[in-house]
Amino acid sequence: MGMEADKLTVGILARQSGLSRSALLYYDRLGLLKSRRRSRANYRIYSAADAERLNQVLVYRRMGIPLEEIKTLLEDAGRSRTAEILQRRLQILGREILELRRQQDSIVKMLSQKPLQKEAEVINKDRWVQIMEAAGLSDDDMHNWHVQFEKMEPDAHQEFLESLGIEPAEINRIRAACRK
Amino acid sequence: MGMEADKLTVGILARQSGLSRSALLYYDRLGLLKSRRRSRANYRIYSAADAERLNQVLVYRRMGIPLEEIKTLLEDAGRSRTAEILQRRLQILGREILELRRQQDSIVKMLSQKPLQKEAEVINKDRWVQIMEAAGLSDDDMHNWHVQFEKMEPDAHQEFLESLGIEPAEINRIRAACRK
DNA sequence: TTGCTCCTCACGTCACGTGAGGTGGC
DNA sequence: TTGCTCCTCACGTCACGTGAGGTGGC
Repeated sequence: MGMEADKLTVGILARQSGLSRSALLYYDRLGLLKSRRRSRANYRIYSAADAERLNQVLVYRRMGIPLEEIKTLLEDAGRSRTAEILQRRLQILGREILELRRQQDSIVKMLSQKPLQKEAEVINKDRWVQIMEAAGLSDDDMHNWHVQFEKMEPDAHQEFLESLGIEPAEINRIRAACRK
Repeated sequence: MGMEADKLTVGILARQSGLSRSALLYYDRLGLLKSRRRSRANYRIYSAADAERLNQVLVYRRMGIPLEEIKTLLEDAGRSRTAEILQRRLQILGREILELRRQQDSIVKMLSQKPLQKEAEVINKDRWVQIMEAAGLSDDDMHNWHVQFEKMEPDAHQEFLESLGIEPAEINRIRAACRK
């Protein structure tokens, strides 16, 4: 009886894997990770093999692959469909990142164009850089964004830079750097 | 009676806006875009003002802002909370893009390491470039990826390049370019 | 007896898509 | 009468989170 104390129950496995209990219960219902044994009290008891399978699940989960496809992957002993599924996910990721970039761009454009506060809480250069950095845009991203802005709407770009209170001389430098 | 023929019904507005009927019905239920009038047959009749409001909705939707927040935004006549909401979305986008990049990376690493096909269907350089391009990775992205790979696991990078059937001399050139 | 973990439903999430079953309009 | 558009439920999606109500284990 004391022998069951070190068995893998949901809670233990959850802590070990970093997943939630409810996630593991869900995987059980899906058939992605079944616990074959139960204790006398009807507790789920996972085996070492189950824990190993869970590690595989986690690998694919970190790639953002849907649970149903992970099932396929784990059954695909011959690896005949593995590369295909990974490549498909890679394509979807490409499209999703593109879409999110477009969304970033729309927001940055709106933030840069309107004096959004009635109170005219002036956004200066430092504040602007701070916002962009908080959004995870690297220096490279910011440069690219200036280049795009300059190419698409040079006048708005000029106005935007003025609105940040940047000196005319520096504005000219920035815009020139965008065009070369 | 013929006068009602040119009124904006759901179907018409759907076609004009590029949304689906069911999306518009959903917005109605949410209170995001209500049609105030109904025809004798209980059809929804949208006004020009409604159509204008829908345009605003679409602007924010393209930023990926949740519908409930779009409601707030459209009620925020004083623009007091607008900048705040946009900046928050920008931060979330930054995190989401980072996460998707991590997912890309995991997949690329797995595709590059294992000979995934038992059949040894050799993946050569052209095929590899093709996969990466299909995934939306630009030349810059691919260069960055090589640099990271070289820095983190130089031996695996060497093996990977060999597995693509690239000449030793070119491999050396590629790896050198990554380190400088 | 007290806590802690476990169990099984069942409903909620977000932005719709998809029928089912039925009624006006031209 | 035939099609087309419209109407209102109501259920499904994806990966869980969150109770509710109840039972073992130490």
